[in-house]
Amino acid sequence: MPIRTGPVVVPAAVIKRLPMYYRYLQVLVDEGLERISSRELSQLMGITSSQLRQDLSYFGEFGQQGYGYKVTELYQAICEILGLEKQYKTVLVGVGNLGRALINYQGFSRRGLNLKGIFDNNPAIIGENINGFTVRSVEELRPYLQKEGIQIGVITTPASAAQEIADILIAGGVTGIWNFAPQHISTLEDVIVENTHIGDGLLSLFFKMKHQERLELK
Amino acid sequence: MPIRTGPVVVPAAVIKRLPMYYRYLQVLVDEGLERISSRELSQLMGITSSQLRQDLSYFGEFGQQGYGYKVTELYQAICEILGLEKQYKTVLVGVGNLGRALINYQGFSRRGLNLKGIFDNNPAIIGENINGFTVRSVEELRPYLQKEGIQIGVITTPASAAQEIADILIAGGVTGIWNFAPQHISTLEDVIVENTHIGDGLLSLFFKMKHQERLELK
DNA sequence: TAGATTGTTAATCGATTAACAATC
DNA sequence: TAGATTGTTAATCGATTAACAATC
Repeated sequence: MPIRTGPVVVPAAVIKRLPMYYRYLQVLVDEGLERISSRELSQLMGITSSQLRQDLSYFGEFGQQGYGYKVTELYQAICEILGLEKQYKTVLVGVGNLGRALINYQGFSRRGLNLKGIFDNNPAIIGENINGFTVRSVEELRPYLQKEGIQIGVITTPASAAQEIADILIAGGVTGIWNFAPQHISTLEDVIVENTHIGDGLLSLFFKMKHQERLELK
Repeated sequence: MPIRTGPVVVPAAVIKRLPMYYRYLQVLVDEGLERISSRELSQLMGITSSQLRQDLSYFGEFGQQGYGYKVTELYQAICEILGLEKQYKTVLVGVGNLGRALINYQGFSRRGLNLKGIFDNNPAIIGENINGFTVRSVEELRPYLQKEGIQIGVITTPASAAQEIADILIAGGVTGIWNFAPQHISTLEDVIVENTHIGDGLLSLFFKMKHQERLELK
């Protein structure tokens, strides 16, 4: 789905690449690099310089002719575009294997995800402590959301429970859902659902390995 | 990159959707559903029935006019297409936060990823036991690969180490690399690299939430 | 200034969708 | 048989790339 920012419509394909720009620029900032050209950056990333410049043009003018881009300036611009200045209060629902992995992974707090509570419907694990979070009953979810002003819900339940949980999250005022369940989530218009399936990349890898000898040489 | 299977060239966009078909069909098989039409399945998945039928047509004819698809048959066909009948011997390099999360996550073994060894260069954690795996020194990686006949390497190191590790993996005979580092990996022609960045979905969610009021209504 | 590199236009390329003949 | 639904064609739509005037 394309997005309108001011008078400009940003294509879906461009939005999907923004996090990639963020990742690469973060590394370059850490390395202390001062300037980079679209040609150099695009080569690092394995895309064309044309695409890089075209993508950035949807958001403004960030470079200087004959010079290129100042790395920290471009990085900050991308952070601003992505909305990384904010912190989002978040709950996670579904403390299975995947849920536990995500709770233990610190990478998201760096990006502004502020995990407040974790929930499950399995009595056997309610009360358990994981990485400093106590597992709460799903029964408590609905009131918790409003009391704490939760903005984002992470769904790591089985497919069968995902829509039901999404409905509770939405009723509780959440405006963003990060869904890991293999289930399409239906929502009202003003709730954003983002689907992530970490196993998908592995299956693509298997497919390409299987058909390796028949890879198009292009 | 499109892939040629037999006489047919499969578009990259189709390959990216194959794991999604796998996920949804797996759920339907578990639920014991016998038949489904392209219209029903596509609605579940949030795509058009046209796209579903078009996608499948690159691999053969799996349905019956007037009836639809037999769920288990279609599921098995997708498994076959993805190459899920095999097991792949795998190592993981980089036992940081993300690496630990992946080692603890059981979801991959179900799909045919057979983790054999885990490696890091930090002396402080070499010898540590994680989910039944002992952390080995990266020094041992190269000989280990050949001795064990490892086929896939998972890279969860910082960006700065990723290419160096990839070179060792390739020299050791690995033909598939699943890269989680924010670093483009250069390889020889017959090594497949698949990049996965779990944080990207979160950033897309932030972006869309920030620009929510300006969403294209379409 | 001369060389480098941007931002943008327009052409090309690829992906999606609508529509329908074929047929179970 | 009649109704339903596939597989496929062709048209539409969107994304990528090449090229270059503008300019630092």
